[in-house]
Amino acid sequence: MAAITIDDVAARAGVSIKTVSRVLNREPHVRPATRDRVLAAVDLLNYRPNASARALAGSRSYLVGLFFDNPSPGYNSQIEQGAMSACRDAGYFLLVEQLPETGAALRERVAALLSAVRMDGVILTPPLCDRTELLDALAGEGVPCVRIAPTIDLGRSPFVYMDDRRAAYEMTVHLQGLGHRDIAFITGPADHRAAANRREGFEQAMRDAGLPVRPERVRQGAFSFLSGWECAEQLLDSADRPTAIFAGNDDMALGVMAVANRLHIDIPGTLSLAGFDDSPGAQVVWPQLTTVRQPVAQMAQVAAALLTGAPPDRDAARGRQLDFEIVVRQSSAVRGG
Amino acid sequence: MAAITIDDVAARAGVSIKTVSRVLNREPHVRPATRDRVLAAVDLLNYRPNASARALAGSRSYLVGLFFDNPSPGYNSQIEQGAMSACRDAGYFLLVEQLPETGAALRERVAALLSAVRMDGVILTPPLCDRTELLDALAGEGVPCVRIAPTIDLGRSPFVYMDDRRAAYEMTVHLQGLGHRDIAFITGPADHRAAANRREGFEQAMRDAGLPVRPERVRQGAFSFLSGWECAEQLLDSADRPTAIFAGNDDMALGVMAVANRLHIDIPGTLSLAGFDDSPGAQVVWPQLTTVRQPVAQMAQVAAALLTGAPPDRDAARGRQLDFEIVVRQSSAVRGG
DNA sequence: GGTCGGCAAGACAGCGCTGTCAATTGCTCT
DNA sequence: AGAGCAATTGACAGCGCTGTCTTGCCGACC
Repeated sequence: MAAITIDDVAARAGVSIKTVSRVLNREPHVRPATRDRVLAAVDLLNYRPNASARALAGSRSYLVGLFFDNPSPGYNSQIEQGAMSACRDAGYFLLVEQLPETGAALRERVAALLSAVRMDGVILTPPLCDRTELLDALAGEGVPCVRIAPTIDLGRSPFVYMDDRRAAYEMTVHLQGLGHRDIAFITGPADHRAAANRREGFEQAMRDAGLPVRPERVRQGAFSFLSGWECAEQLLDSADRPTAIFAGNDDMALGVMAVANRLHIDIPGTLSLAGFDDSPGAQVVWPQLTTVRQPVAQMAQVAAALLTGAPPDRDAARGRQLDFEIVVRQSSAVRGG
Repeated sequence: MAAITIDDVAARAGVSIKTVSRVLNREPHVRPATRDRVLAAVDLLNYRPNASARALAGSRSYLVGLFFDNPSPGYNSQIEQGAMSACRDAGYFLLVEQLPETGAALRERVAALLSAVRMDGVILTPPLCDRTELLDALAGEGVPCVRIAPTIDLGRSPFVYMDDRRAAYEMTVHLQGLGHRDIAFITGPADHRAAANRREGFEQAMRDAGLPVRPERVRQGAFSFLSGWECAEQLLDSADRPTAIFAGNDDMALGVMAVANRLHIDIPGTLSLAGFDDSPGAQVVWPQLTTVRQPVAQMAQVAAALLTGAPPDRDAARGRQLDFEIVVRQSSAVRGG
């Protein structure tokens, strides 16, 4: 209860508080023997420096902000997990904030926020990472940020991303490998860069395999269950059906699955299905969904590490690319199998 | 950039910094005219007090901790949303921490955490809210907490909860109202208090309606998709089937749905199905799941409000009960309809 | 042997705010 | 009009730590 302060440690170790401070902050000019003595005292007293005092006196706050404005619980949750784990390792703390505002209101809120609590850096998740006014506000306050999967102004800040294009390419190859030649694709919102990348990956893979991409086989969805449902009705409600459908995200894939069930189209017997994201829903349906797992948590982890200055290789390129994973479950199988 | 301090405001308003402080903290003994002048200066300069300095000098830190150790993204996400909204309204900030530890390690981590950043209160979500060692550690540090849906030691702290028993009762009544008399129930883990409450509510409703609760109609699940699947196979794989199944949570209900699909049992034509939680998955299947919506976000909001001292009625009982909602979707319908 | 250079460690002054206590003001009451 | 009292306001000392500057010390070098 009676909080231990740096003075207690200094007294115990027989040094000045400044020396304790130096040890704690890994500053140079401390003899190894002295350092050991201090560390022993710290351990003995179980001392933890007070974050508020540090923030007030010094230039660091040991706080990392995580800003989001994304209704997807699964995504946010993974991001948080990753960011938190990196913060913990670096002795930092995670402050989360939802920023539903846009435009001037956003700028204001961010300014207010940052003047109240100084942050050593913030992590921006989609779609915030592409909000120019936010980037401006952050830059104006001099707060560094790392963006996750940004799509514009890539030069403005370090960022972490996954190669949607290549992932979609490989998923398409997976379906082709199962014998599918007539594969339909349901794409996401037109203004969504990642959606476009996925579609490009799909089309490239088809071309590379010498397969045609029939226009009626590419449907425009909206990344929602319902839009997947609607596209599926168009794709499946005739005798001329594709043997496989690759949906641009899992929600839409689940919409396809619902329609297939209603029409008694067997998955994966008659129709193979693949999604993208490995959302929580992908495993609570039957058959479980073949999908692309994004390294979401890992991206956040890297982002946080970049901010806390404990990155594995700090001098890597500004854009850090992480690997996806093709998760093959029961919804895709050999054609006609 | 050149941060504005309380001195700037004081100078602008022509008062001492202490008076500004008083206004900001809503302390008494400030003449309305003075208060207005100060507030005008605050507005003009767009001043926000520095949280670190406040925390260091005063007894409050304006930080609320949200501790969790729950793999359910949907739940956490809602909790966070609710807690954040209440914090924002009260001028507080939300610090999230995952505490995977148990026993002594938990105690230690919490102590370390709290000695580094003082928190004005913490919100404990299930299952952490029932970890005695955590409650002890918090009490030892003198940090108040509010628990969400705790099941033990109800007197130890204020808490917020929902009446699982009554919710299950009403869902059962809903199914009965559709004409179902042979209803099966899939319960959750035996040591899970909420699961037991739900089961009790179901059984009570059956008794009150004069309907038998046949032992083979109550199956032991584990709150997972797979366990729902297994229970459903036992319940549905014979001619003597219930006309409705009420699963103790949505994941299990989805397992039931998967089996029904496989067996070509029409939902809701032949079998009505109800879940509990209104998890994200409940809406990305077809038919969409009839379920019980827990006021998760609202519970967190109330919890945070309790902590930040801005509760609607602070002197209400220690346990604040919030209302659930029966969400009727397509998976339940009139028997034989 | 004296002086310089550099490492190690300490003294000291705040960071921006709140708590305490003292000083001032503005009223009421007689 | 003056005393008496509460309502206002301000002066000042830290909260626990880090940044800057200073001091002490040892070996190297000429």
